[in-house]
Amino acid sequence: MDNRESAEMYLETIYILSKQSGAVRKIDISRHMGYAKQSVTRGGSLLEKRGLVSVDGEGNLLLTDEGKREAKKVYERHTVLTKMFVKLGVDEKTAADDACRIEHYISDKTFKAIKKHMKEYE
Amino acid sequence: MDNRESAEMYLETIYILSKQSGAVRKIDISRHMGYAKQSVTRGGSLLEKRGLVSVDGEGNLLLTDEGKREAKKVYERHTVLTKMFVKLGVDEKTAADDACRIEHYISDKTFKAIKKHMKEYE
DNA sequence: TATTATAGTTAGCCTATGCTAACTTGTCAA
DNA sequence: TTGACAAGTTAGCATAGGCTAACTATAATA
Repeated sequence: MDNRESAEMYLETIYILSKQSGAVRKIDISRHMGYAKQSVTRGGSLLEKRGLVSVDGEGNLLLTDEGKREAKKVYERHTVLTKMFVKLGVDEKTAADDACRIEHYISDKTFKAIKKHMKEYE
Repeated sequence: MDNRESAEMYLETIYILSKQSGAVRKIDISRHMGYAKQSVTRGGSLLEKRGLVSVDGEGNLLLTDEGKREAKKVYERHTVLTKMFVKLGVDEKTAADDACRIEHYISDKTFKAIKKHMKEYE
């Protein structure tokens, strides 16, 4: 959880699942990410320790304000990058896969520039 | 050396240094990458094991054909991505830094699309 | 009630890849 | 010849973050 990628993928997944269903159990995350549930136990508690996630009475994971801010940020990168790649002629699936890897490594500055550029095309 | 990033950074560094000076010693790589020389000893031998690098009589690292192909591929991504970000209004340094992180994670398909797009602007 | 399935936890393994410590070699200057 | 520095190596530590094994607890079913 030091490296951005793993934590951000957890946050993004929790964000997406919670939009679909409200409460997010660890087992749902585990299925969605293709990880063993034990990995999610650890992942979740590391996010909790960092104040990005909290656990409710039923054991569901909830994004804290900070966690949600992070998650939204990653998710936005995901959607904007995907759109950009599609606009360049890449198929949806490949575009989304690439976006999903790259979204963690783009600086705010560069992302801002990409976003501005994409807005001009809408 | 499993993850693409580390191996690709070594290859790219060797490629760049060898364009400048021909023979590339491990200590040069270590300085260029900011790694301890011991790390380069291991990194180099892992690349050797994978057939991407060979060692000459003086201990210099040489890219094999396959290693050079890989290195050029990464280097091209680096330059094209940097150009793209600069074109979008990002400063040189940030653009290069971002390119350097992202270059390892872009699929061939997506990179091809980016490259084509950039060519149309030249 | 007894059984089974599901969700979750704890403990500990494994790999990649950085690091430091401590050593060997070879070269060059005093 | 000796001493010192530079390049490399070997050995082993640390961390992140997957994994499996084995356990508990609860709920649903026979």
